[in-house]
Amino acid sequence: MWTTRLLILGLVRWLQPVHGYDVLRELMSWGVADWAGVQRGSIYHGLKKLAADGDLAVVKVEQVDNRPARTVYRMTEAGDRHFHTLLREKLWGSAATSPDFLVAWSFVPVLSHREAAAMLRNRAGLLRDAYGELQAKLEHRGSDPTEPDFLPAHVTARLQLMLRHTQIEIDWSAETAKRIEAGELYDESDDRRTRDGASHWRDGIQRLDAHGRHRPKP
Amino acid sequence: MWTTRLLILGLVRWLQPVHGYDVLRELMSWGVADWAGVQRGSIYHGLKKLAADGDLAVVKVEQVDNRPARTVYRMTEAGDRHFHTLLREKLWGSAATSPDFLVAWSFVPVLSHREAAAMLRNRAGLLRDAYGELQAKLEHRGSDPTEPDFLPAHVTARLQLMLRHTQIEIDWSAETAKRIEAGELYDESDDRRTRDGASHWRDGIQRLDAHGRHRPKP
DNA sequence: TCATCATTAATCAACTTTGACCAAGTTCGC
DNA sequence: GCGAACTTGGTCAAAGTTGATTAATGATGA
Repeated sequence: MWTTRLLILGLVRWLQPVHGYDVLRELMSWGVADWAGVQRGSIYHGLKKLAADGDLAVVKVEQVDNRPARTVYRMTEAGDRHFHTLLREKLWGSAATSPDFLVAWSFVPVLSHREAAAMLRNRAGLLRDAYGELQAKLEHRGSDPTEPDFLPAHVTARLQLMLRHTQIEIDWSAETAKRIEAGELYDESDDRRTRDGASHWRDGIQRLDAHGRHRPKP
Repeated sequence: MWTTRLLILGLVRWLQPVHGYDVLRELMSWGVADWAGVQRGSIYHGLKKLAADGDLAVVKVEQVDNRPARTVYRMTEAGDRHFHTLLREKLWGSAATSPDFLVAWSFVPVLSHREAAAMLRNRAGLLRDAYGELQAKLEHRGSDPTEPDFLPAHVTARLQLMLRHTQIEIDWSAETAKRIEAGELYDESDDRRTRDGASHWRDGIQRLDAHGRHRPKP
């Protein structure tokens, strides 16, 4: 899945140098299993595959006591290029209400306000098209079950649900474009600033368990 | 993916005896690639796996002229049991706004009005719980980036989007439960009736191409 | 009439996902 | 102070997905 690759690339980019278990814990704390369908096994596979493809590089393999060895990764230049390509692809391209957009949205502060707002307005347009298509399907449907344009009632109920979801998504995109332009969502320099200041974030990961839950006390 | 299995089981159940290409065309005409993420290759794999697992049985392999041979399937009793298990599991179990529920919803006329309405009210309950959790996350979030309950603004924007989607889903579930009880969505005898009368539906499939599009003229 | 393209019904290799499992160490309840 | 349960950091085989490809035929069009 491309969502897995994007999540891993994005996180290694923030946290590098970083080992697999930390990436795992951070992603689990985001709840990606719930809203993006990414499971633990996929993350280790993804790290290896990205390393084999040259998007990540292995910095070292650490051994602490007799614990399992940690593999520490960093991003390559090619990886950074691929991250940007993938991010744009998912943000600009996916109209449907799928996890793809939400996953890519996690890394939206990488974009300038200008680009982010443009992307959201483009998305609103795509969604309006999708809305129109759904509406068309609902409107000129036949009532004769033998005709090809006939739709069973429970199917039209599903289409109505999808229609409402699409409307929500259109509104949110338009509103959020405005909020970004007003500077409400993130600082434009956020990308570099947060990458430099990611240290206390990294400390936070140490207080997560393998399911991404916060631990009571150290 | 379980969605793939459920879709195939459901369709073979309606249309049996049926060959893979007809299942493919029907599913593509439903647009499952768009809203359920099921691609052509997965369908043939699914048919084979289900046959290997004993949920489907191969009736015969047809050869028309020199065309590729068609493998014709029917459902076994075990397959029917698994279909019912899977259908209930996906309808009663999945709270999140995922394709799982929508896929299972395709076969809701298999259930009695009573069970369908109960299922939808149960779902509304699960969704209200999810709504509460999202809200809690949004409310007691800290504003200090070094604290573990801090959420960046673009993440809270995503949560707000998810909240609205959840609300839509709650409303739709409640409304649709009422509509089903009023007998608006399907006849209670629909399952057997339509299975017997599936013949003109089967004819309709012959006018679809491999992408599920209706062809202009025969 | 000949080249080109779509249709039909599938197969296949490459890739990805999944979740059970491992093995040493640590913490917890009682 | 003992066994149960969890943590750590990962591996692995089995399963699932993907989309390019096949090979014969029918339709289209210049």
